[in-house]
Amino acid sequence: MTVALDDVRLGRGLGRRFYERPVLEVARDLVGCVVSHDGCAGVIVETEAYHDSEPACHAFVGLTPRTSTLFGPPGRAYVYRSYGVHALLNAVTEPEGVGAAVLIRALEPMAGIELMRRRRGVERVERLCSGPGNLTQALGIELLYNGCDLARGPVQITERPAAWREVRTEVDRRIGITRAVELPWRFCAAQSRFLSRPVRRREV
DNA sequence: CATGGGATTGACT
DNA sequence: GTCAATCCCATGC
Repeated sequence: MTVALDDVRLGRGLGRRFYERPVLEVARDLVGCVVSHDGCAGVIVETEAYHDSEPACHAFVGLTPRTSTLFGPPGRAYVYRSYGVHALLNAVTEPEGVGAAVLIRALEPMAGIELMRRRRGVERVERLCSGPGNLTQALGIELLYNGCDLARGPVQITERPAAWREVRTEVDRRIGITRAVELPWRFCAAQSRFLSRPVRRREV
């Protein structure tokens, strides 16, 4: 028997002030915060930053129907389908008019682990949310949440629990992209066993 | 309106 | 290590 979401005390939802900052700061500060949805929750252990000034970001092409969420108000979810298969969850950052977001890439499962196992068809806790497509499947996050307010839900991001307040982060290059590959815009909780891939070259 | 390319994953060699 | 699955959407004719 594992912890149910109802038995977990979630902290305050992160508000517009938190997200309306440079995307690199938000990406770093989101490590240790909690994502929860529909009976499940996990601590963010891996993020990546994307900004309209660099070509790996969807917003690089400018304002289109697809990118309108990215250019919209900070603190909303940007959810899109990847490779026709997976829904990927991002948190929109920076002031309105700037296209930037933080991709949530991995969680350390915290509550609703049995439900995650059923949704994923995987046993090992370390593999339930280790990857951007895996974690949305584990939490039941779908495309229709694109544009939703992450402080209100249905997908919620809340402040760091006490045990994560001093988490140390490591920086690395982003994964799975073909352009702007050199930017060290991936942030990982140091020593975490729940990452999508190990930290390769720690950049300072 | 046709085309092509993914911010991925898991199964397989 | 390779590779297919499969859908959204930007682009170009």
